[in-house]
Amino acid sequence: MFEMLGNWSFGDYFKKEAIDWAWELFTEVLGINKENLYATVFIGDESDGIEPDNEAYEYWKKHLPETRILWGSKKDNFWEMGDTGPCGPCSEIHVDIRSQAEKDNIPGAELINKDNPEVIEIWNLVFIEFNRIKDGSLQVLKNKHVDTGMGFERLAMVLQGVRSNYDTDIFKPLISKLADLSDASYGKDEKKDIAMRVISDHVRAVSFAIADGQLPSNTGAGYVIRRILRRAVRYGFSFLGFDEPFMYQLVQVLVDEMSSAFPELKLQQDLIVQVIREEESSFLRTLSNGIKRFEQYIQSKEAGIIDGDFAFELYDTFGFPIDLTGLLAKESGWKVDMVGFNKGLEAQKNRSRKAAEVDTADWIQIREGNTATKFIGYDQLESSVQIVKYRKVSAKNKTVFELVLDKTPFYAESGGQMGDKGIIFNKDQTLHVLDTKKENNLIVHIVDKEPSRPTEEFIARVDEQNRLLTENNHSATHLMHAALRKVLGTHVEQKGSLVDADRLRFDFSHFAKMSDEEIKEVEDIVNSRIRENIQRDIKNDVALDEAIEMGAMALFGEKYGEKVRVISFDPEYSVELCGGTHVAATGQIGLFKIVSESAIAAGVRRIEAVTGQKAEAYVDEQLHILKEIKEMFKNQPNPLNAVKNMVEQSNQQQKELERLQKHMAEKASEDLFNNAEVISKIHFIAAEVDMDVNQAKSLAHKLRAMDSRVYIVLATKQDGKVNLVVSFSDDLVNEGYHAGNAIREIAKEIQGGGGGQPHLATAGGKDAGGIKAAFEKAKALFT
RNA sequence: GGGGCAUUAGCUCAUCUGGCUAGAGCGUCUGACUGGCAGUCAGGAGGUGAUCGGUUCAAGUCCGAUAUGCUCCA
Repeated sequence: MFEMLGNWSFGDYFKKEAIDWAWELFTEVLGINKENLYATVFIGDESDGIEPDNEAYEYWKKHLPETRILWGSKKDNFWEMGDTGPCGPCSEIHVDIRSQAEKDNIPGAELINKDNPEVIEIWNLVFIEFNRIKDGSLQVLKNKHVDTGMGFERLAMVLQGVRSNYDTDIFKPLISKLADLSDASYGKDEKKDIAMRVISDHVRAVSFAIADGQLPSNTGAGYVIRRILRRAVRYGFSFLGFDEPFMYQLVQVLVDEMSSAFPELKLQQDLIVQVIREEESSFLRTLSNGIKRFEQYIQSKEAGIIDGDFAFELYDTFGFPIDLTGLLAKESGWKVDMVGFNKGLEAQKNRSRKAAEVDTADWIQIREGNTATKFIGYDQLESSVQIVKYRKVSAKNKTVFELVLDKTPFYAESGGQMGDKGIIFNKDQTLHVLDTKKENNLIVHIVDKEPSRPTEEFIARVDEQNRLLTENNHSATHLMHAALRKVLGTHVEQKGSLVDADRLRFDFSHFAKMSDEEIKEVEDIVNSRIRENIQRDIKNDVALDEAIEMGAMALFGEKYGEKVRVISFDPEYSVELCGGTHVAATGQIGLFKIVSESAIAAGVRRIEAVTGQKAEAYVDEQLHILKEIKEMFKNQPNPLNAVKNMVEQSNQQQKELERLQKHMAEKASEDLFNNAEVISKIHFIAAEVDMDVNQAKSLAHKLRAMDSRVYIVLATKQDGKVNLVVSFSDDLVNEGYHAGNAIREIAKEIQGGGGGQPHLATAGGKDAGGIKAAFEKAKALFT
């Protein structure tokens, strides 16, 4: 992991400025020795039909002798984001920090891009001038852009004159704290050193990410965070002997070091510590489970090879790292079948890739106007529109079309509010808008059909009902956010939010389960605000700091432009930065009801709530249940006591019933036993009993314990079906009698089959008329 | 988005290919021993086996769906 610094231009400046300014920053501002600097430029590529980047070369010549400007291939000097999209040549700046003796021995120019740890790239200037389209060819972009990336740690290393990232003051304090915690010292044992470096690097990455609002999870970006964190735990576990959470203790060091540059770190410190500790202990549980499984496995096998399938199962299903499996195997003198393991992994990758395959066609441009879609949906839900461009997107068995309009009333998914649905139509055709998304400044409508005449005028109409319900929920979210801060305290911060027509979901930082009273209080505050029918106040284009002065909270993990939109319902109560759509006055929301409150991660809780008709329906349903209960209790004024009493009574009766049943069963079994025929010193009991199979089995158990030599055959009838139970007492079993075998023969008489163990077996059949014959047959076994 | 796995007592988990009346440890309750604390011993309570449906003579165990969680891949 590394931290990237950089600058961007969207058409404002290009190669000349980017190169001159980079040079100025390095040599004049930061004072890096010019003699140690090298630049690389793109040599061109025949298959793409691109000439060498002579332009960049010429600009570098002003600063560097030609011996230190090197030509690089497509691999090193042509930047692409993916198979399609913006791309272009790049020019890297490298630094040689070797000793003079080494430089004299081998010139730095020979070591550029050769993985030498002391001849390193620290800044890449990317000149985006092409767009690669679906067929692999390149289009020249009208506006040319610059995107640069500089490695922060490498820069620090150069400036501080040390030979490794880990000797800079970014990592030193973390490493020394780690050395303390693990009772090891840095620089003695290579394995431990590596572990300490990995951990100090990863704890930094994870802490920053959490401070930025990205929590570990099992999908997407959150999953990346989880993996990084786990990798660190694994190193600590394997090489530094940590078998309980330790990383969270490093957060304090990080905060001391970094919070002056990144204050969010200190503000979010409690959350970071909680989240890391929780993740650590859950992963350590995973590890100990895996170790248990591993030990069971090697005990069950003889050969000294761990099956690839098993290693993969440990990894894939139980999250047990493969290198740890290798380590454990080595300790027990076993080997892991890595070929088999990799085969499993490869198969899984193919499966996923296939499932995720999306086939995106090139845009079909209909008319000019490419940079930004004008959103007019704050005031209008319908408008005549023109199609700017569209394309076909196919994934699996679904094909949809993405449509960009010149302007649109459709709200694109953003800030937790789901995208609008609706229709785009004219006299020829109606396109259904399934969803609306944002792609940079473009609003993209996902529609079900290809426009047949895309040059025609269309009317875009938002599904009004859907939008209004969504607005209810969105405004209610704001009211609730403010209420939560009042009731629980100002540490409550939004960690995520989802608003659609059906419900609202709100995740926030808070460290304990909310009590019923607290939930009620929040509901009461929100509902009384709704009744006050507070008018919405929108201020567009407010400067960010001005908005914050107004009391709006900027959320971590959200990006804001310089100008923001401020929504308030009573400036003393709720002020938020928000691009979403809202009710004109809170009365429209009608009613607010919290449906659930739960934990989703350490220190983060989730509330789900409903508003308006949905809230009414929810309350109605609850009242209906209560009404039904009351009716069952003849409308007693206090149904709660009635239910309590009944449960109590029922429990007592249940116990009493069991007692009586037991008593009767004993009586019945005694009777049966006393009436038993004695054939060759065996008590033979054959009877038809009126009970279900389980009771019959239980009866058989009693009978077989009443004497050392008992042979029991019981028959029951139920719903036209017949069941038999056959049992031998232990002595008879020891003599070789087998109830399971016996019952197979006997059950033929009732046209059924069955089986069981030597001492007890059951069978079922259809012919109740055969019960007598079955008893005869059972008896015949002994005569 | 696609796979795999799990869900059994308050907690942590057993129960092998369908068939003993689903068990253990911890916790809890009761009693005995002890001057008290702590503890030792004895005994008891506690289970719709996630939910719903199916296959079977028989399902915690097999199959399907749903829910929740874990995990890997993208």
